[in-house]
Amino acid sequence: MPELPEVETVRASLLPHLPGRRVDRLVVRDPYVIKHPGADELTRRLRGQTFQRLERTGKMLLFFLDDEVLFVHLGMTGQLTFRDPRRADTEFIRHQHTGLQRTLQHPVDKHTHLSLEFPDGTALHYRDIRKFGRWRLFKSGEYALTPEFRRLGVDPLTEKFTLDYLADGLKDSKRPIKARLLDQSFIAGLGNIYVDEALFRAGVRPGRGSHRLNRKQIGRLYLAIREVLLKGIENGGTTLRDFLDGQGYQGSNQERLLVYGRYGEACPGCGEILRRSTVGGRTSSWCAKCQV
DNA sequence: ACCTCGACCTGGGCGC
DNA sequence: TGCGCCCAGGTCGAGG
Repeated sequence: MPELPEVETVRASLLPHLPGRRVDRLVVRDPYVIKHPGADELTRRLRGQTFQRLERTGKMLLFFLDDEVLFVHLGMTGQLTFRDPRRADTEFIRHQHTGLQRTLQHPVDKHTHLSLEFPDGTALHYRDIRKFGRWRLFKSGEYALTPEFRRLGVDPLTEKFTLDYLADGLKDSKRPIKARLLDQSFIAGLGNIYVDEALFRAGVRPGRGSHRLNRKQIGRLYLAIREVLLKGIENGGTTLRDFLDGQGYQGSNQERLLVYGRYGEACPGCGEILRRSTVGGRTSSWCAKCQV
């Protein structure tokens, strides 16, 4: 599910609810996604902690509490939803970009593995069908030294992501450009959807060697990466199946995808049938005429 | 350093 | 209704 735009949408939608809230207790129904420390220690260390800042680097959410930092990676189907029992589940909300929507937040079900409960009866639920997500808790003074943190590459929506950074990171690699862009230690946040979209807009095939892009292509790719990510955020993320934001609303970016998942259909640029191939181990959709 | 493959999970869609 | 197969937003480790 979640690539940078989806994770950012979750972060932004939790922002009005979490900061200032104190954790009453953590309910662990299935400890599978808790990778560090163990479930018991996590429960003990979270109790009484108050949420401060909510940050994000790439696909990683970083929740800063008093003395602890909670890392949450949503994997493929992770959902973090804030639930207020006083709010009706049938409520409609008009989203600025995604339009009128009914909340889709789930009651606790068999996939709701963790719940952070707050004193006023509200809760932050973690639901994850495939359980590829991960929760990790580190002390505030230690998180920056962990491999999980240090492995994160440059977030493409920060000022660190410059044209030179992209160009330098591509020139020495002979890997397919798509594989390089999916490397989270280089650029943190791109996944299968947004890479296919960015490469299409840049006019570059996913299988092209990274070092073989010329300056003009790199320039287009740089702009395309930022554009597709910003558009994704503006549209509230891409909901193909499971994605929901922190309040249980779907995104609408799936309606604006140009090539992702559209192999076999006509290219929106030239009408050619979009190809399908596997690059970097991932199914890719691209146009043999528009992308060189 | 690279690549490909399978593993980790559950469920949806499709053909029969 | 059921079964078998393929597919899925993401990593991660083994083996070549």
